[in-house]
Amino acid sequence: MEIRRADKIAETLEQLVFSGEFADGERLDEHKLAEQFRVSRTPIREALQVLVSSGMAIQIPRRGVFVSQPGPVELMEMFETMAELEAACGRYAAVRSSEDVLSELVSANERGRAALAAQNYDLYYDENETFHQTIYRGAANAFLEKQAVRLQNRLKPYRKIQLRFRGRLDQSMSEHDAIVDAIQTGDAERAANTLRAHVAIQGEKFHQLIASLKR
Amino acid sequence: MEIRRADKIAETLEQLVFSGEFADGERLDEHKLAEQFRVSRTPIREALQVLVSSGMAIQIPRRGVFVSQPGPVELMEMFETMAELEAACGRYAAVRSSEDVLSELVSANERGRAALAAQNYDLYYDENETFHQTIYRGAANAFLEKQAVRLQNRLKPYRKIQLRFRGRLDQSMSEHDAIVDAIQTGDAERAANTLRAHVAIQGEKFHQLIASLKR
DNA sequence: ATGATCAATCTTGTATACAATTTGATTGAC
DNA sequence: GTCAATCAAATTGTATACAAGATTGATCAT
Repeated sequence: MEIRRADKIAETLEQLVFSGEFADGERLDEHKLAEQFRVSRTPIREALQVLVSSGMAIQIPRRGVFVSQPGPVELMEMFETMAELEAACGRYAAVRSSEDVLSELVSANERGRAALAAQNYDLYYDENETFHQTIYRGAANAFLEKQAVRLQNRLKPYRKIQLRFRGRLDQSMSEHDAIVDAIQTGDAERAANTLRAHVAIQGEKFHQLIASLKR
Repeated sequence: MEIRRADKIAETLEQLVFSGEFADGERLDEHKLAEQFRVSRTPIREALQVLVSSGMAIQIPRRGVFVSQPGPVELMEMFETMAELEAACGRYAAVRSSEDVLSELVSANERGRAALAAQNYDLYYDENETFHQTIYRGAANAFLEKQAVRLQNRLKPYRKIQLRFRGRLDQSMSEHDAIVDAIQTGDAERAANTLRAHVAIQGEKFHQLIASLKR
């Protein structure tokens, strides 16, 4: 399935917003963007609509669309919501996971451990993502999985930051072990609770970081 | 804030899709819709994109957009996800609800009871919606609240059906009482569990209905 | 008769032209 | 000097024209 141009533009714009190329509140000028991308305003407008519907920008009628970077409060809310979604996935994964999912979960966790031992933090980050997505899949609920992946992607740029905390990586690893154990033994409540705490702590670390920067 | 034309078109199209005006898989013809609405293809295309991004239609490049009514499986998945979102809201609402929210929650519940006593089922339905939205608000997490409201709206047409089950209304009412009690006493776990069960049973009732129709 | 190939037609995607609304400044009155 | 009104420039929203790709049907060969 070929990807159309407007979609690629939307993708690129998302990257630019994520990478902080555009300041919060900045207006995304249709003319300028059209020039930059060497296309007409039409595909630009379509791309902007994608940003708006994904919540990365807001549109004011007859005024334009403005980038809407989440502030500290909204970010905490998003992490909290992510924690609940993950808890839900974990709850179902503990009961419904197939053998395939279970083995992939264990193997992703081990790959993460290896990456950590090799001090390959980028790789650990990737394996971490796989680990969590495997749990989403284990929930055997395609709709829930989709929501979880969507929010996970949205939080991706911010999740990377908190991993830099000293000792966080080892802690994260041991939390993963507890999660795997809960899911393997089919303990839905424990899986939900450990996952919720595991994600919530990321939000808290992030909050600490923000607070420390403000001083 | 004035509502632009394209937005109204999107709204109308949503209604038409919800009301089953368009069959599942049917192509939404830009030319025909443009004629019907007496506008050009441009605003129609924008409206269609809204439908696509909200998941009510899927777009195949160079082929068009097709309405995508959720099947029984996807509906069950959506109800299950809704149950988890509500459980999360309840968990936080039990701990964070302000006095305002608490009194509104009690009053919405009582209004529902009165509507039920008066056999005004449409009113009960509305109060029921208010009741749940009050819980979302009580969670004091605007992002989570937004997700919950969005999915609630998406499921609205299907939730109405299961209320027709004999005895379901009284059962629903007593479940509400238990939920209010849990939130008032600040019992987060019980609030989460009762809410999850309360919503999950709706999905099960719906499933029963589907199954009975297939026989 | 059947299958493939090619052209005609239809449909989406993009560009451009036009309309309508907002914004900002300039000018005039008080 | 300040405030209001009006007009011009800029910007979004819509219409239309054009381009590119897909579908369909017919024709031709086997």
